[in-house]
Amino acid sequence: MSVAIKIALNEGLYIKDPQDSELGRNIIEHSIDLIDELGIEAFTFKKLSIRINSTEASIYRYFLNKHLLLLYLVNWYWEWVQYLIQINSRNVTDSKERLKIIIRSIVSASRENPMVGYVNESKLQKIVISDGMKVYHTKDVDDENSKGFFRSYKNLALTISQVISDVNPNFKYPYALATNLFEMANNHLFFAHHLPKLTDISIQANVYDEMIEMLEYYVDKLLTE
Amino acid sequence: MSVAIKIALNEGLYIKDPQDSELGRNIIEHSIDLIDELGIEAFTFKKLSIRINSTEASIYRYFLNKHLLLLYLVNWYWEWVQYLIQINSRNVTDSKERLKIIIRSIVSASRENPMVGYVNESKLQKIVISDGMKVYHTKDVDDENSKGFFRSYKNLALTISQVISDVNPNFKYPYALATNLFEMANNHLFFAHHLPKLTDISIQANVYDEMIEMLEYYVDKLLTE
DNA sequence: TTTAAAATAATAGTATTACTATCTATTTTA
DNA sequence: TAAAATAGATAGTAATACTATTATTTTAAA
Repeated sequence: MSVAIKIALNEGLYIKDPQDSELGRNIIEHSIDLIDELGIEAFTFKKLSIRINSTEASIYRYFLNKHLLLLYLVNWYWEWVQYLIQINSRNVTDSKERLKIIIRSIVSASRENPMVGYVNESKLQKIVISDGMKVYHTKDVDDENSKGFFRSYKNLALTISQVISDVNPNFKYPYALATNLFEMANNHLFFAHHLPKLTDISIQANVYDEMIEMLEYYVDKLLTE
Repeated sequence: MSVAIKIALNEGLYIKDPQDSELGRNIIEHSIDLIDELGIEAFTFKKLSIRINSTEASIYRYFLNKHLLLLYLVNWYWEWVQYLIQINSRNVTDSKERLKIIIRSIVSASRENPMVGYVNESKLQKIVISDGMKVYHTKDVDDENSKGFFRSYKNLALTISQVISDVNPNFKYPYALATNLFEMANNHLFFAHHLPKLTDISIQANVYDEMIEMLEYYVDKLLTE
């Protein structure tokens, strides 16, 4: 008997829980591969069905459309980062130290041990970096927000903002800094690879270490009075 | 005889310069309206052609596809912000003051006097906030970057980074801060309206003033030694 | 072990999208 | 006043984003 770890995600994200069946887990595993290869624009359920030797109709029984599938994957990532923060800062009481752990978790989530076999966290991070923000930059944000589809991100922002406020209770923008740390990490990893003139991070050295250094510098400067 | 102001944009962005004809200017004007109404996903050349009483084929003579049209519009915005910074900081020598003007230009570009009649800068800013980052988050970034399609953004980042370095020559991340200011302004205006839990900016008060205050606080904290 | 229910596969079909091609009418310019 | 450029009208294609139906296989319960 294998111990099945299940990530709790908003039930509105899927039609049938993909974690509960072979086909469902196959959809997750190979959609990550395929979106990573093609980008979300060129990715289709048809192509995925061919890849996994199934049919379009079968995939539609799990997800309403590719936008919801992407949203499911991004939510998974948000939960994964939240989880990493929790286990990595388990025994840490100093809030400054906790913030450093948060930064490390945000930047190199992909280098941590995987949680479940069928999710390649490294590719998932690449997807989040490239296409993550597309899940809320739509005309349906308000509707989807009211259904709780962004709750994992909000929870993550809340967690981070609380540590920020612990470090400096007078800091006026804990939520903005929380999301900014997350978005900056993703954005500048992308810029470093594709639009280097838009960042100071270089891929010559270790991108992750540079990113961590920059974000640590940022929070230190912003939170020290 | 009317004085036609012409914005210089990379020639690879269009097939035929839309600024040079009535139909071209119509495409610009009404694509801004329609993308603002529908979002870039639901926007099609077919719908635009109906709106302007023309045909799909005619629009295709100006732009290769809707992605290139969006890229054209976003480039216009980047040029427009650059232009605003230039004219608003004309006679300003103090670099701290210049940086404040930059922040104001980034945040409330839409409230400035329009440059040309057929471009609604206010709607254009809304498009950039909602869909702007989609122009480079594609599988074609590297190819399009090599064609110079993001040069206006890089120029803008350069301009801002130079002022940042003037304020504090020891600051290690002038480019990252430059793009971050721009992205933060857009992101948090979006969050304030749609995902308020992800920001500290509220639409209760004057969003623009709050944004300016936050960004000024950020640069002051980061650049003061 | 049988049988019913549930899940999946196979197949087909539709409306829309994202184009390309061609031909004609009109306007501009040389 | 003819050539060239521009725009409009129309048609057509392959792919996308689905929905629907029926057949087959798997699983779980009686």
